Amino acid sequence: MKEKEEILQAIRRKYPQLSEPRLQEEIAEHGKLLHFNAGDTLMDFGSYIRMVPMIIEGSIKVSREDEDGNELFLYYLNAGDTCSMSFSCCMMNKKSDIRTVAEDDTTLIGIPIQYVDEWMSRFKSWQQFVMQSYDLRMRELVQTIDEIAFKRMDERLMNYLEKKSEAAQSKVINSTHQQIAFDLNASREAVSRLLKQMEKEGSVQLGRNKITLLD
DNA sequence: ACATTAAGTGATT
DNA sequence: AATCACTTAATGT
Repeated sequence: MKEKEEILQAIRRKYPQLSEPRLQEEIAEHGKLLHFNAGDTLMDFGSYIRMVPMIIEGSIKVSREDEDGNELFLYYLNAGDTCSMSFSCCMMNKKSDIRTVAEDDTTLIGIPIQYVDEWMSRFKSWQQFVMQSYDLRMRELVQTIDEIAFKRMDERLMNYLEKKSEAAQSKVINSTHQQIAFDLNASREAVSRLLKQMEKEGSVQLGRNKITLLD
């Protein structure tokens, strides 16, 4: 089958840690290759998760929403990442607390939850993989949290831009000040002013709908 | 040329 | 740092 071959190749390329041949086969066997276009919502608040995604290409924006409907950007998932949130959600069969939207055109392997659990006990490298992504995401989250709590907006902005650029694999970010403000839960004016300042300092170059990271 | 949307600015709280 | 009230600039029709 073509899809199986594709998955097998993708696993070997992007997830070399999962080295056990039997595991690779099973992933190819039970995983579904899914494609999303930029802007597609993969998962919204309140929806049940039936699959754990393993990103092959593209990137996904993960965000949270508060009671008043303000959105807050949490982190990006890039190729080689999984959604740690989905592990716990799946296992507990809970509703999603987060929203995930494809940032670029994205392809991923969807693993049905039953196997995620089963493989944990059967494959060492899978278990390690799950634990590792938990650890990684935890660190990132903690970092994001104390950014919000302790750091000033300009640092948050810079960080956001760097991550976004990393996710897009480009120094050029196509985004309006409004959208950025929305992600950071700030006002558009604040973002505009900070960007202006950063431009004066020479760290970015601004254009309409476009920000270029210079450093 | 005109309308629309993005970005910049100063004042106010 | 948020909000308001504009202004200015870029783009689409």
